[in-house]
Amino acid sequence: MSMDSVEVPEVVVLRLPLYVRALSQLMSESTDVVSSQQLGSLLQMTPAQIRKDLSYFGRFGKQGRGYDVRFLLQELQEILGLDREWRACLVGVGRLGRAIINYPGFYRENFRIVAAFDGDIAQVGNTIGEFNVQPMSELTETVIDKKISIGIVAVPAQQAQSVIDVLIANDIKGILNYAPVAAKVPMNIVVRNIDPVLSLQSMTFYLREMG
Amino acid sequence: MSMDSVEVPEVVVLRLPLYVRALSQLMSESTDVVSSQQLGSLLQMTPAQIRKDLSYFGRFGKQGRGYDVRFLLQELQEILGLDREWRACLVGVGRLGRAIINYPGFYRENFRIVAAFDGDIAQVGNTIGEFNVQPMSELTETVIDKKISIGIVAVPAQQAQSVIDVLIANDIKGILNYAPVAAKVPMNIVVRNIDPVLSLQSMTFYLREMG
DNA sequence: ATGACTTTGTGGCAAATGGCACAAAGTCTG
DNA sequence: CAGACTTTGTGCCATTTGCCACAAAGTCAT
Repeated sequence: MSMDSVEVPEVVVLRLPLYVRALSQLMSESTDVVSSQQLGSLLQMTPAQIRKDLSYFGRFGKQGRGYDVRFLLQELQEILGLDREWRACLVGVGRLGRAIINYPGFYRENFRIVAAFDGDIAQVGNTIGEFNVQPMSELTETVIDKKISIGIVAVPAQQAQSVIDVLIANDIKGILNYAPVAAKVPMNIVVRNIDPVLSLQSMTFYLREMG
Repeated sequence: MSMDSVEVPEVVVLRLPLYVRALSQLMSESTDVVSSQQLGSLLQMTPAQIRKDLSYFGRFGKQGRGYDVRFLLQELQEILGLDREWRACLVGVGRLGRAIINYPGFYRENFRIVAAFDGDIAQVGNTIGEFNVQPMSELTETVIDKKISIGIVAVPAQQAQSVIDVLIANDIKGILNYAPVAAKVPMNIVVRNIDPVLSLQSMTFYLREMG
């Protein structure tokens, strides 16, 4: 009965949001049909790859015409679970944490940060944006009350793993990790790392020669 | 004469900074030898992959013993070009840009932001951190004077491509792109994208079912 | 010194990934 | 409505990536 007789490769899932973004842009430009060719040149990838990726989930296009932008966008949003609101909590309200709270990009895409925690008692009670900083001891209750499913980790490297362990113990299923550590998590937990320094450090390998 | 008779795969280069980070940590803990086994469990990857990756660049280990932490760290830093300082300019001093300037992680790893630009005249002249915000018209001169080789893009999506074009026209070779767009660049330019929203949007695919 | 361990570096296979190229299906022009 | 185009979905192959498994080389305890 399962629709996915073949497991969808993770790389494909990682690319789907790119398609969503491009399609959103096309929508806002009132384009109503797009070919894999056009999409490919927009996203700098081959048309074949786009078609292959989409074919894991269904047949969304029309030969000789392309894809209906509104329809494909809706389908992909549904596939990715973007047709609903997702609630996250932030742990760590240092410089980085504050920047994350104030970043409007999450809200715009239906990701809501609904609580902020910090292990440092000195931070607890401070007001940041619209919320009070809560102590870690209130995490369990808040995660349940506010139906939080994602944890955003913005603490120093040294504390990251223990924070992650606490989040997982409280049934958090997805972690957006800004700390420069390789998180150790059980297989059913989804981790995404954000680390600009790593990005730069691999970039310089190619810049070395070029001056 | 070229040492790299076989081209090093990009995936391998992307992993090297992980090794650098783990080794730095081991150094700070006064560990002087580490096996691929230990490194693997630290980084959540197989020992074989680590050994294979390193073997692209030389034979750094000793059978029956492992790798000398200090030596391997130095070698990898040299390979990645991390044994020197890299200078970058920031374009876009909105909320995100300010957060980037104030982020201490770059400085700590020898990446120096030495200039800040903004296309919005209203921003020009403002003081952020230690520098004045400069108009885009001063970019050419500043990039040369301050020997800048990396551009950090933190402008809204709509302006990103034109900013990137300007950077490239001024001989910038690496771009750290925080804007939510797929940059179009010539092959010899290295781009790294930072986009937490994309990360979350691929995460939710896996969270959908789990509540 | 011997023998039991440990660990590297790598040949080679297995799995994953990318994309060519083509039939099938639709569009468009005159 | 015919014929020239356009575009999808996918079978298939080439390439890339990951890792097993093993010989070679070193360590360590006694």
